[in-house]
Amino acid sequence: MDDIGTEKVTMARSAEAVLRQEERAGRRQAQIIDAARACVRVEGIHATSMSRVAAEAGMSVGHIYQYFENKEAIMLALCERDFDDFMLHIMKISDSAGRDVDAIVHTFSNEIIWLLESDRAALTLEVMAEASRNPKFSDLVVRVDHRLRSALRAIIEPVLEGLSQREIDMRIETLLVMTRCLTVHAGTRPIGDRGMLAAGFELAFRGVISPS
Amino acid sequence: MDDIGTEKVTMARSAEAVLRQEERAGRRQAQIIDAARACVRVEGIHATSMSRVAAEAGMSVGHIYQYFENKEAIMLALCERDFDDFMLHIMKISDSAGRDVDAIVHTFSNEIIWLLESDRAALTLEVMAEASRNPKFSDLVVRVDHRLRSALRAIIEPVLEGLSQREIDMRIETLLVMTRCLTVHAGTRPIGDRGMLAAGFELAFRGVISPS
Amino acid sequence: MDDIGTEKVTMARSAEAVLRQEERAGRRQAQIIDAARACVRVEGIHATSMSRVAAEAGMSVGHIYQYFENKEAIMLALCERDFDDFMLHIMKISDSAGRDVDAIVHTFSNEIIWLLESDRAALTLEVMAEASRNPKFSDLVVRVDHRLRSALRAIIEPVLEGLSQREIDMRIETLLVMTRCLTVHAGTRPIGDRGMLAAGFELAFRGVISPS
Amino acid sequence: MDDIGTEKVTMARSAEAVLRQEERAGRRQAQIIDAARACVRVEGIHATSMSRVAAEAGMSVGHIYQYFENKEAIMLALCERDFDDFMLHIMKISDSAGRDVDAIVHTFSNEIIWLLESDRAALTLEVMAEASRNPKFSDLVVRVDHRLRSALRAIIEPVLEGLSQREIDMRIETLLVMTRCLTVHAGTRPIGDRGMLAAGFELAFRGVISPS
DNA sequence: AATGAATGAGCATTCATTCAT
DNA sequence: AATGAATGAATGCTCATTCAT
Repeated sequence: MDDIGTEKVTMARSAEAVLRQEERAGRRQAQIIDAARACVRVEGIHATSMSRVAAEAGMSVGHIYQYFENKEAIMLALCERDFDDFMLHIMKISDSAGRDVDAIVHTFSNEIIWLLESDRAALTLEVMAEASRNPKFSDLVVRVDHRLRSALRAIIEPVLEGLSQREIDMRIETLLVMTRCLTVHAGTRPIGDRGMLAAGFELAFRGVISPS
Repeated sequence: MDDIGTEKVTMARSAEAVLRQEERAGRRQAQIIDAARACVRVEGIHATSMSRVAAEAGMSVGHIYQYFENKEAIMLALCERDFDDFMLHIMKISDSAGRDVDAIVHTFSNEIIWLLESDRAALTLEVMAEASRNPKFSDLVVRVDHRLRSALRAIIEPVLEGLSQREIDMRIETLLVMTRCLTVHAGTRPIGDRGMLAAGFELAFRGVISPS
Repeated sequence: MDDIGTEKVTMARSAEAVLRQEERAGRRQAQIIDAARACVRVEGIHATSMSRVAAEAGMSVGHIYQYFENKEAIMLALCERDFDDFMLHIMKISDSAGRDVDAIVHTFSNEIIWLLESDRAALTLEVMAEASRNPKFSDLVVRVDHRLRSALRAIIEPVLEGLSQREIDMRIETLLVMTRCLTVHAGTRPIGDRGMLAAGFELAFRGVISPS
Repeated sequence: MDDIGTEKVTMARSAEAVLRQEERAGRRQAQIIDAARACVRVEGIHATSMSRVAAEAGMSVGHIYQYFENKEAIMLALCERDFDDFMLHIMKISDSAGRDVDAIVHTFSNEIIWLLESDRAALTLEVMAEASRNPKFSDLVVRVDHRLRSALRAIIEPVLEGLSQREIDMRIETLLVMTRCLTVHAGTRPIGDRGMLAAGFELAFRGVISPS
């Protein structure tokens, strides 16, 4: 009994400790990812050095290796977080899009445009380039594509009821490419006139989504 | 007279020699650019090392530096050549597009799709990523954007006669982004079904180009 | 109280740590400079390669770059240290020279001669050659010239009381050149007979220092 | 007979040809040495590249190698020519120095000073540094030392008649060092006031040459 | 005689990663 | 938990020298 009691206490304490430790580790990881993002934004993935990340994060190089196995692991985690962020936005659009074509097209084209803070865009571009070579990154992209497809399907299926599965897939694929493309475009140059682009893409989206 | 004659012969010979030498230099440069492209395709701009380019080109490292000042200079030349290629294709589309909306949309969406051999696409992606940081590359992109805009204007202006300049610009900008982005998209992953994408983009293009 | 106490201890410990670390860094730098000197002695500044310095110092190449920004920085530090050494000797002479012409001349010519271990001399020569092209090195030389002039002035001014400032300056300049020159001479060849040179320079120095 | 005659003619012609060719070779060599000197003056021996020398000489790299085995050979030839030049000046001084101490001292100190165009001086410095490492260069220096000693002996022996051989040697050695070193000094920095240095060295020379 | 294309070893420097403390 | 000293392979680039033309 005594033993068991003691053990319980110990276990409880250590469970708490584990929790606290995990939380701290989580904070450290976030700190590292933030630093890495800042670096990548300015210099790109390849030119970002571990020592620069360490300096930016206010930690030592060695310490970083206690939370990430690799530079690559940091970059993958960075992508993952950014993609989650991205999907969050998309889901919000999906929720508020409405059910008639006009509303969907309008919401979609406007929201998508405002997604393009050039910060995220520059990163996405970098990641896509990496993904075209590195299977770990391309897996990530495939995964996010999958999620994005589901979201797009949820948005447009209601207004395309009569169409065949294949026709719907075609439209989803097109929207997927267009969405991704906007992000990449924003990464390359400062977009002069967001409104103009929004208007233009509204035309394109309407062309794709219209049931006719 | 004799002297002049001799001189003529000498000059002719040296002019010929200069020509031959320039041709050889041109061939060497092409050889280097080809090797560089092969490397960049596989490993990206940053991971491509001069020694690897040299090996691929079957030349020595030092020799390469007789034709290009820099690794950067090689990469810029590589881009330039690819962009020229790209514009050649676009001009061909422009020539054969026709003058009614349906013909234009059809030609455009089909030709654009077949433009996306993943070779070029992977490179474009790489270049865009570089352009987001390196002004020399971004200049190149700006220049090609400019040319592309002109070509697009030539294609769509005939069918959009009643619209304001601003509305035409908006459409051009949208087509520009879509064109560029298709290329980038192709770079990221093997495109499963080109026909599907072509059909989807036909819808989108029609939305953008339709005069209504 | 407890906290303050703990903090005190912590601070003390870290202060100690900083000190120890600085001391270690200092030792590493000295080690690198020593290795560099050995190399420069044998092969000259230009022919000395970082990998050779690293090998001589028993460290890795990369490690050296944690203590010096540059090969140039190492060489400058090497000079600085040698110049300091040189000035130390000069100051000792200045202290013990005495106040009558004979004593000064004797001390000076004898001490100067023994200054010429061909080690330092070879280095000085190398540095002078570098200084004739590289402003960073020439700054160093200018600085040491300045200090040397002051020391020489302190030595000879007492016995040249009646002379104009310009005449004193002239003598200082002459002694400066002769001092530097001896060093350079020693660098070029093994000096056969130090005593002979000492005697010869005693005559020259007497000519320069005599008040008449 | 015929044969002999023919041979004579042939020989005569070929002797002439050989002469012409040698003369041309000599001009080429001078051209190369001039180019090399211009380069060394600006960048030093090590930083001078064969291609820069070739460009300066207006010839091709390969062509240079028909006249000199080596970069080193060029540099040695360059030294040799400069030393000959230097000795020419010294001999002139020796001729015009006169036979009493005052005249000798005056001529010597003044002429020596004007020897110091910083052009030659910078080169000498470079050579001395090289000589401290490379036996081929140090041989050159030893040889010129020897010649300089003879010249100095010729100048000062007349006024030092009563002294022992050893005392004369001592004075010669001292003058030798002083002469060489002035050159080196001039190489390091622009000499502000030549007159001042001349006056100072007159004192020193008088100290060394005075028979007492 | 003259060219300059071609070589490849060598250089200074950087950087992801490890490990003793 | 945290540090940063230490490694050494890899990089872009240069240059003396050779050789086919």
